[in-house]
Amino acid sequence: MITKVFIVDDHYMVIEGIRSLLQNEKSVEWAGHATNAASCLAFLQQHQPDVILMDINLPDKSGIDLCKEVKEKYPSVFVVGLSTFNQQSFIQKMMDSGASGYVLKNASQDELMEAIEAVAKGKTYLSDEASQTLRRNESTNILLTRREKEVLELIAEGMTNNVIAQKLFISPATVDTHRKNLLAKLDAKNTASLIRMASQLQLI
Amino acid sequence: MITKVFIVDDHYMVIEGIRSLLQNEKSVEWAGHATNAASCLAFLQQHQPDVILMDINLPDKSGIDLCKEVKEKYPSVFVVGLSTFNQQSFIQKMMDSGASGYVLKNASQDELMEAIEAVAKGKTYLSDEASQTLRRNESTNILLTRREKEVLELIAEGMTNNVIAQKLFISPATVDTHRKNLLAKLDAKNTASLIRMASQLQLI
DNA sequence: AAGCGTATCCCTGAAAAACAGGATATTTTC
DNA sequence: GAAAATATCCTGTTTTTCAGGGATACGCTT
Repeated sequence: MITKVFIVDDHYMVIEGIRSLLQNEKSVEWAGHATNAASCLAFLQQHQPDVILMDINLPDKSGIDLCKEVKEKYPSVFVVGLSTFNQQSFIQKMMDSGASGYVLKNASQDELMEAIEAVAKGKTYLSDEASQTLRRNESTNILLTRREKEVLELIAEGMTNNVIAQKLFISPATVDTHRKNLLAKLDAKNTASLIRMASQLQLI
Repeated sequence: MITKVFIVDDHYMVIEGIRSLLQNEKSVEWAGHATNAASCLAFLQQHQPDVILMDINLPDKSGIDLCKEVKEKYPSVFVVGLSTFNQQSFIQKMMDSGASGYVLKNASQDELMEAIEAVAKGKTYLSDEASQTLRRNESTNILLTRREKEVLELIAEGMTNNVIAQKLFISPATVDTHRKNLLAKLDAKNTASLIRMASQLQLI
């Protein structure tokens, strides 16, 4: 069985790289490529590949949104997320949007083929790094409660406890407690280091 | 004249892509590739290419540091920065570290060749996007003075004005003034939004 | 249903930072 | 050498943060 593979990525070098990696594979047929979401959707109206390798960052639309749209319109097409970053939030969102797999751009030929073959059969495939980050974040993500996240966002936007309190219909003292807990959970000494940590952990 | 090109990038797909883009070019010879800074330096001890295409993000060392080191030891080797991001601070730092050019990974074959040919002759080459960002940031980069950046860093690390004052051997009042100016320059209301803005602007 | 843990809520008082509104050296830049 | 930018230092008032308490509500397990 030959798997038709289509690729969406705004980097020519990556498209060329993947084409070159796949050209010797007999089980794979190169269906084409697109450098943005619009031309990907246009292509899909005419042809339907088996697997789409999809970058997270596209010029006109995020890969996450594109993935959702593709899976809605063409549920039989399997999507593999593709990105440079090993960032949990992206991986999570991509999988939530219906992707069947996720590989990083430093993947080897073998890994790429493994991913394509797996998802073509309807399985899911996560690269080792990706599944690690996903697991790592399952544990670190329990960190903040819903309320704490809300408060954190508003603090980051420069609001004072009083303003936040008004916004959330709670007492300023309560906001302060959440703040205190945030400081403890993120191991921060004060607001400055709190926001910095939150920023580094991609919480805001 | 044939230009020997070496590439350092931790993404196989990109290496393959560039190899594929360059393989038909008669004026270019493929000198080899490395996926990290260490093996790049090891290679340079044996052979010296004319041009190195260098990713900004490497696993063991930043491309910026590697670029500095390469230019110190082998001043005749020209470096072209390579990255996905169109981010001013990186471009700026790369050029400051002795790079002769900068192209984005969505560059076309023509653009890549143009860059290689230009830097091989000792000229500098910046992709349109890169030079735009550089110009854009020349205006926004005047923002912070050296001292202000120092103070900003220390604030982000969670230090209080008094501690910062001790560290920099200045009065707490002076730290406060810098802080005030930072708030004004970054258009922030308070410490929280200051750190968040700084984080978004990649200043910390 | 009782018990446990966690989330959410509230208070007070001391410490720290923000803010307003100054002034004076010391570099850069033209 | 003059102007502009940078870095330095005050004072005092207002606002926010932070440490150390405690209380209720909710969900989950036994």
